[in-house]
Amino acid sequence: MNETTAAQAGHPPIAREHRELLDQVLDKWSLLVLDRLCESPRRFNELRRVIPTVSQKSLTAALRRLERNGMVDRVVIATRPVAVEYRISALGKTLQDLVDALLGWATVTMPEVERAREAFDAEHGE
Amino acid sequence: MNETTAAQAGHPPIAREHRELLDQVLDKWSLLVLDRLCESPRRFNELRRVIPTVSQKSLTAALRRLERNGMVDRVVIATRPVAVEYRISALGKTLQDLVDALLGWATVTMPEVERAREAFDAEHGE
DNA sequence: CGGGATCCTGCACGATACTG
DNA sequence: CAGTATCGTGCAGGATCCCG
Repeated sequence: MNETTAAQAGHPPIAREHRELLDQVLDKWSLLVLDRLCESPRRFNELRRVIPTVSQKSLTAALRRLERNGMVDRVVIATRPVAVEYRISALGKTLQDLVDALLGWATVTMPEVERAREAFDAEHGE
Repeated sequence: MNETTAAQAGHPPIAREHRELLDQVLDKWSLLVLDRLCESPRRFNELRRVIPTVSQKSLTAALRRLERNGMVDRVVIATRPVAVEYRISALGKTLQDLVDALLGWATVTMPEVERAREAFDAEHGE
C-alpha cells in the first residue's frame, strides 16, 4: 500500500448525505441563529431583533431546517396571543462546539490569511 | 454577573470577517477541492475528473478563493504546454483537520438526525 | 405574536465558445 | 493544458401583504 493508497483509504470521499447535512446546518443564517440560541432561548421576533439583517422568510426557513434536523426545539406556549420559544437541543450543542472550533480557527488564522490575501492581491492586478 | 451575561461574555457575537472567511473556504466546492488536494497534488483537469459535477467556472473560482486565502498553493511548471499543479498549503491542512472533524460529527450524529427528521416529517404534513 | 403566501430581483452557476 | 469571456437562467432570498 503506497502513500496515495493509504491517504485515499484513510480518507474516503465525502458522503453526499453528510455534506448535505452540513449544508443545511452550517449556512450563514443557521450559524447566527445557533449562536444566539446558545446564549439563551429566544422568541421568533426576539431573534429578528438580535439578528437585524435576517428577513422573516429566511429566519423561518433556517429555524425549520434546524428544527427538522434536531438542532433546535420549538416550544409552543399556549398563551394568547400564542408565544413560541426556540431553544438549542442537546444535538445542537454538539454542533455549536464545532462551530466554536471553526470560529476559533478563523480567529487564530486570520492574520496569516490576511497576509496571504495581500500577497495575492499584490501579485495579481490588486 | 448573571447566567445570561456570562454566556454572552464567553460568547462574543460572530465577527463578520470570520464568518466571511468561513463562507469563502467552507462552501460546497471548496470542501470537495480541499478534500481531493489533501490526498495528493492535482492538476486542473485532474480535479475536474475527480469532481465530475463541478463546472470549469466554479472550479476556477473555488481555486482562486482558496489560493487567495492561502489554503492552496498554485505551482506553475514551465513545460509546454504549461502545467499547473495545485497543492494544499500548511494553512489548508489546519482547515482540513476541522473539516474532518465536521464530517466525523456528521457521521456520528447522522442516525439521530434521521430520527429527528422522521419525527418532524411525521408530525407535519410528511 | 408568529408566521404563510406572493411577487420580484440579483447573481450563482452551468453551457458554450475562444485563447496563449 | 489551463484557463478567460459571454450569455442565459434557476432559484435563494428580500419586500410586501395577510391571517389566526
